[in-house]
Amino acid sequence: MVAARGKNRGIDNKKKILNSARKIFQKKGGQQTSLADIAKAAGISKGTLYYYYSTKAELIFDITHEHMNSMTSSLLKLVEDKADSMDAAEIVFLVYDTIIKAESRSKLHLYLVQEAIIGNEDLKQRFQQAYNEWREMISTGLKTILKRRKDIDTLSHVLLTSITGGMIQKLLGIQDLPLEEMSNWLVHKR
Amino acid sequence: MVAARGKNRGIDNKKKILNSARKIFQKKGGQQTSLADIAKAAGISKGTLYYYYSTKAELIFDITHEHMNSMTSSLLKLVEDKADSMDAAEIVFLVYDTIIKAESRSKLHLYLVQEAIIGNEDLKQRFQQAYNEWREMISTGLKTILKRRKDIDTLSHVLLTSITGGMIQKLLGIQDLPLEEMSNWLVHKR
Amino acid sequence: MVAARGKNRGIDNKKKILNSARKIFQKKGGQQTSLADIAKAAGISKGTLYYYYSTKAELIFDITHEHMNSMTSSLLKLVEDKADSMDAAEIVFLVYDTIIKAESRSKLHLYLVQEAIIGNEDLKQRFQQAYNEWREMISTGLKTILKRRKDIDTLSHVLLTSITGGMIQKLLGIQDLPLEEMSNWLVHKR
Amino acid sequence: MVAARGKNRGIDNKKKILNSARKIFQKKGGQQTSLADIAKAAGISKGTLYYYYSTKAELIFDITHEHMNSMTSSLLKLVEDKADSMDAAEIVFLVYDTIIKAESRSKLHLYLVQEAIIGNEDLKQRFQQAYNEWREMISTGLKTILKRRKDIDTLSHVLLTSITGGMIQKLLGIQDLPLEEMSNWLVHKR
DNA sequence: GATGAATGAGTATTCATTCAT
DNA sequence: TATGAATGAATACTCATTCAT
Repeated sequence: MVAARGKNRGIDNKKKILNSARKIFQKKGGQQTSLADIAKAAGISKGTLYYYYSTKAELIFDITHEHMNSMTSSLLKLVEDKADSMDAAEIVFLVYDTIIKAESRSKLHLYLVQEAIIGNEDLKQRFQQAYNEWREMISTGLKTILKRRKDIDTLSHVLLTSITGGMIQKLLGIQDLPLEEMSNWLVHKR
Repeated sequence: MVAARGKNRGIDNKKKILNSARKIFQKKGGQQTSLADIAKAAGISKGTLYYYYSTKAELIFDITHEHMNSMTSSLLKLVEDKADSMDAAEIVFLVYDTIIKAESRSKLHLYLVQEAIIGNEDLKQRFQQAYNEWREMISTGLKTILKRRKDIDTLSHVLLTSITGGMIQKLLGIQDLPLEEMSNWLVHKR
Repeated sequence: MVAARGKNRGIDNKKKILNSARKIFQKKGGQQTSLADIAKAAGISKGTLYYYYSTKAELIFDITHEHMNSMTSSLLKLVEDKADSMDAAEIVFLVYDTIIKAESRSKLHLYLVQEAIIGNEDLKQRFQQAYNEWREMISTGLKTILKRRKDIDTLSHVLLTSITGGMIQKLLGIQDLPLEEMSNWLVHKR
Repeated sequence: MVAARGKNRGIDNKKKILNSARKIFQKKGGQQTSLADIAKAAGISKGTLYYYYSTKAELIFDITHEHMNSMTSSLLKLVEDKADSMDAAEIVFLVYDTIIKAESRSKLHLYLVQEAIIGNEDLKQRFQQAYNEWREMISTGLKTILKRRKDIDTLSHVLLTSITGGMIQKLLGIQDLPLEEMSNWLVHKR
């Protein structure tokens, strides 16, 4: 039962905790997840968990941070990597598809949103910031590809809200979202 | 203190429970709400609550049902009442605005979504059905107003996902959604 | 394991809780006493304890109330019953002796004092009120017996502080307090 | 960041620990104070604290020792320094006042008393010894000033219990103790 | 000497659910 | 129908103590 003790044990454990917590949150959604579950999954004691995160809120905050960064870099990669080689509609589709299809990530996202709304003001601000960032990234990306400029800000708002909503519809098991057509429709003038 | 006796005593109590539960869920969001809170707010005992709802899940299902119907009729009213007198963009804006601005309703909606996703299969199906209904209503409504037909199904998908996502962004305190411009853009594409 | 359910079960349980809690506080002193201990001693579940006292502070407050009343009536009885038949010095001795000798009560008293000081403002006020009451009772009692009046208020202050301090010294196992001589000295000043 | 090396490094640390512990105990009262708090306040690690005090009880014992000595020397100073220049009543008042007014010290005192009573037999003996010392110092002091001899032992008992009790009443926020009158009353024959 | 990572037994509190009356 | 007393499993959090380095 005695875990190995040693120098960079600590760093390992913090990673372990975050990894385990993320996985469980993604599977079970958060409210159903107790700190004991996380500790067990990470193979450490409750006390050790507390050593690194003295509050559930702190852990959630770090998870959120990680999740935001992951979302942002996914998005960035998508926009940057494909900007030259693909049609705008294809990229929009890819964005939709990538984000919406990652079901476990969506579950985590939704749980964190819930936490933020219910009372965690720090989290709320983190979300506000992230959503703004994402929208600007989308805006910038689209401006690179599409010639027209005027309506792109509005389009980016529509796109981001639609992605968020699509995520939820997907989680609810609504299968028949015509993402390809939607992408096409959004990008091309009628 | 002696309760009124009679045939519809039970119906009254069921209404009381639903009304109180809805109000509390809207305020506090569900996770924070205990059955004791609901019973107290309804002015009945916990035992009586259990007489009518032998499980928390049952109560949530009825709340969901009610909520869905209320959303549907709001939407229907909006589309039907204004279809003649207003511009399509104005109506779309009104739809956005009405749904997104009702913050307490959104909170309830999000909570029920969470419940559905986490494990309540019945709820999930109810949501799937409701979302389809809503999308068709939107589609039908738009077809009445807009001459063109071809892209309206796609537009309705974009609109419904965007509304859902907008709801969440609003709950997160993201203030500056340009709903008017978005409405215009969706309908006129410029 | 299933406890009998029935009408005045509740009243019984509240008494049980208070009795058990008092006994354990008197023995172990409070800080060492968990709600689980009390529940076990009372023969009820932790949940039931919570049903009656939703917070440890509430339970402590009721215990305090009870303790204060008991102290007050002990004191009152002492003063009233003996005022005619005994010498003033004898009564003072009896007061000293009665209060100081009740070791378990003293232990409880000290624990409640600690609680009050550490942060329970309600308790603090209850103590302030009780001490004032006690001092006035002492004052009134002494005025009945002793002819002189002028210095009795001061004497009552000295007596009450001395009783309180004596209680502590007794708890600390300081055995040789000459209560009889002290009583004599206080009353006759020689 | 490199700690100074040398013979009295350890002594320094022990002092640091005691100083910090005393301060925190005085402020927060002990029960609320964890060893982690003390270590942090002392600027050392928990491990180091354990190097010097392998048990919380040991630390408390040293704190008690220190506190007792400090009380004793305060008292001694008071009695010795003022014995010539002041009236007996004035000195008694000064003793009352000095001890009772030092609220933070009183808090520590009460906490240590509690610890002693609850189960720490060593502490209990230390207190017994200290109280005896204090009483004798008071006795000796009073004999120097007051001519009469016979009743001074009794008076010293009354005075010491009264001081102890006054300390508690002060901690409880009972404000109106007439210390001056009490001092006068104790010293002067009526 | 000094560190801080790791532990596990505890602590108050919450709450959905049961059931005798 | 209606009640509210009773339950027990769960939950986040605390902390004195150990020990490899």
